[in-house]
Amino acid sequence: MIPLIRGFKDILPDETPVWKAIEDTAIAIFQSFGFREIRLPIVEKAELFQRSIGENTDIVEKEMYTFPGSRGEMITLRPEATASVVRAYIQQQLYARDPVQKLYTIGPMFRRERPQKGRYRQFYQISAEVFGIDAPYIDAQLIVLAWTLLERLGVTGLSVQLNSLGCPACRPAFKRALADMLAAGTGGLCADCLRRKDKNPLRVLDCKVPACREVMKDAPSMTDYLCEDCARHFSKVQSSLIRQQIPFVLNPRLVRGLDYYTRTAFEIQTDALGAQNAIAGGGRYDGLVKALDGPEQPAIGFAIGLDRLVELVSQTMPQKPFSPDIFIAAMGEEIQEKAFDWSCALGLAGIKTETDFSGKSLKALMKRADRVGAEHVLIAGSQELEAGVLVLRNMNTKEQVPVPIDGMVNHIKQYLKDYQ
RNA sequence: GUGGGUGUAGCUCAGUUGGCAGAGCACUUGGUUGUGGCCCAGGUGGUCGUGGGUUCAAGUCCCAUCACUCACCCCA
Repeated sequence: MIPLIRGFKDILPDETPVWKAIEDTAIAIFQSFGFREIRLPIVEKAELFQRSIGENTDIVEKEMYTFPGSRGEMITLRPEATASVVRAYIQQQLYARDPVQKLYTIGPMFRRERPQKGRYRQFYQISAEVFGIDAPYIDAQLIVLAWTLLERLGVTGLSVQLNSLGCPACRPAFKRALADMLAAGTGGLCADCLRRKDKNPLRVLDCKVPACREVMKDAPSMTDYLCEDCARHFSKVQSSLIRQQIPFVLNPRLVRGLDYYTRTAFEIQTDALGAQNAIAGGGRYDGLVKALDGPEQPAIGFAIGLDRLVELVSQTMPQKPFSPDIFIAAMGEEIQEKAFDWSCALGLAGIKTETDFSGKSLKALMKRADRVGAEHVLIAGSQELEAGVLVLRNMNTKEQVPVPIDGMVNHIKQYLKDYQ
């Protein structure tokens, strides 16, 4: 046997209905909020991610699947969707039609991390991006949208973490203050943080090691350093969320792992999934379109971790087993050909039909019909064939009615209609 | 990349101080000549993750290795 690759997984027929239900719910909500779908390639030039996500991020440094293409250019399996959506916005000149674009996309992402609960090397995201709107209301609306989706799916135990990361005007001052503080005293920091403090000092803020939290207890908070515009923006996001009754907590330690974020950053966390508790996350990235050689347009987006969401929803959503309306039990070799014709006719008529072509004993066929959860069994043996009338058995009531072979599909259609 | 846990039938798992590889479920046949679930009786199914080692004898002890899994890290 050739097994699948580490960190990858099969999504089996018993699980796909939950995926489908989540996707359908998400799509309905996106449409209500004016979003349209965009479908993008799974591979892009490595450079796209290096420039957007940032060279010094874990994703780009060690988690991307990158390989040379036929012309020697480096190609990467996308680790996230935003870069591709921004690329398409620029390359297809969507902004020329209308700078305001509200887009969503669903698909697999790839990161070469060590697999664990809620973390796979191929994982799925639903992501939404809005271009051309800098008003704080759209920030709040995205959070409302994500929250509504989770609520409609019946997910509980969630919290919205909210922070503002400032902008190029005010973030440098904060970074300086943080660097000064770290330079003054680094005693007690873990090895990781000692390494991080120079390269990416913001990351020290969200370290989980208790000693580091203690050291960082009195660290400066970005929200204290926001410039006037950023502060006003952030406050408007909060008041909007309050009006919409979205519960959130301000988390000055919420830092995004991708370099492009500005201003609003948020994450929706669950308490039911172990260590991988982020179910959705995103934020504003006003500088990215310009940085990727596009026009100066603000943007904001978020992504939902579908695998994690599926796990949450599976815990509560009742699983309806797949069961046929009609099970054709055809006894003996010579009737199989008839059974085939009938199964085609019923299937074409839109009746969920299962047929057993094994020619086994009626007992064995009935047993199988029961196992697959058939509502009705169409019994066909030499007697029925001779009489030109089949027997339709209701598996719940055990009632059996005759069904003439002539005009059988209509008879069954009518019967099923009356039955419901 | 680092650490912990687990690998025995399709599934869930027993397996004693080293001594014939098991149970339940599932599958299959029959009890019931052409009627499912429940019950009863039988049957199929194993490279005990893999490779070495110790031993008269290894699922069991030792070494290595692989896989899965949880956690660190990171993130959705």
